[in-house]
Amino acid sequence: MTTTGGVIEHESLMSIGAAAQSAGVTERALRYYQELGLIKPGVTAGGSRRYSRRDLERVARIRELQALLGFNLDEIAVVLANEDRTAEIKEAYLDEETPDSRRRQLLEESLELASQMRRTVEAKRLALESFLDDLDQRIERIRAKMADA
Amino acid sequence: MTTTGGVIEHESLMSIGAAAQSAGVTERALRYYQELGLIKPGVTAGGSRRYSRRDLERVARIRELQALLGFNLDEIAVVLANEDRTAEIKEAYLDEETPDSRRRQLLEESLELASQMRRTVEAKRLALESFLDDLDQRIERIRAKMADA
DNA sequence: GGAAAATCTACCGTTGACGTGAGAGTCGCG
DNA sequence: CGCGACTCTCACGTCAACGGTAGATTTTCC
Repeated sequence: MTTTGGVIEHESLMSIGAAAQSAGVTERALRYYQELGLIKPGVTAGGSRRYSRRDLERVARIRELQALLGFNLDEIAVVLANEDRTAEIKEAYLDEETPDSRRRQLLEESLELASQMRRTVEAKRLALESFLDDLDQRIERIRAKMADA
Repeated sequence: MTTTGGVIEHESLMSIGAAAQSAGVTERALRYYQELGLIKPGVTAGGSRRYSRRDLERVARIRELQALLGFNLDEIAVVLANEDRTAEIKEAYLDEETPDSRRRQLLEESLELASQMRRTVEAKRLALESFLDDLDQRIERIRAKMADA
């Protein structure tokens, strides 16, 4: 268990208003992401949310996956969980007390996670690629005709 | 004005049930696509819809753009309108009576349409590409560590 | 410490892309 | 031409991803 989420840290924590402003999303969106378990901001004694820089990075990641890759929040949840688990693995791996056998196991899990993600993304890329090829061919034919005239 | 849409043709026209079955979508979806103007099936005297092979191809295209590229139906409407206009241009271009000056104009419009589409798709592809690169690097590092152990 | 500003928790509204009947009309086949 | 299967048009329901508002608390700042 890390300190992240639930308890206040000593960094520069922002209120939800400042966080929303800074991340370029609405407060409602931040609360919604939390509701879905995508982010876990800290909370004051009174119940107000406090966002760390890491929370904001996470939000940025969410928006990126959403806008650029067209993932929905469920898919994003999978991606983030995947990345979280990978970070966790990394830490356990670096731990002095982790035995070599366990390390090998962690690496394999990590590889499996990344590979699976890669397959998903690669499929999308292939679709885009062939779409682009069609466009390029069309453009090429038009250019040829223009040169011809 | 072609005969497509509104009037029945002499091909193999299918009922909405058969069309839905064949296209792998629901009847509701077919009616919805029509409502949005994405397809224009023929209609019998009694008011039943009749789908041509071209209609089905169009539906397939819609599903492809939706599922593989993550476009919404509004974006797809633009793509389809774009492709329709391109086909129109092609016909006008091939028409004997079209003067050369007009032909050049049509080619330029065509090129502009295709180029604009290309820019949109290319942007998406770049995002995917960099995501893939990240994954590949991660995978590579894991593999290196596994070999190291 | 007290008022103004910010946040909180519900809870209802909205848009996109259909799902799901209800009730009436249409099609095709013997 | 009859009748069972199919299709039609409303019209309300749903799920995702928030938007917006109300009324109650909290935080902030002087």
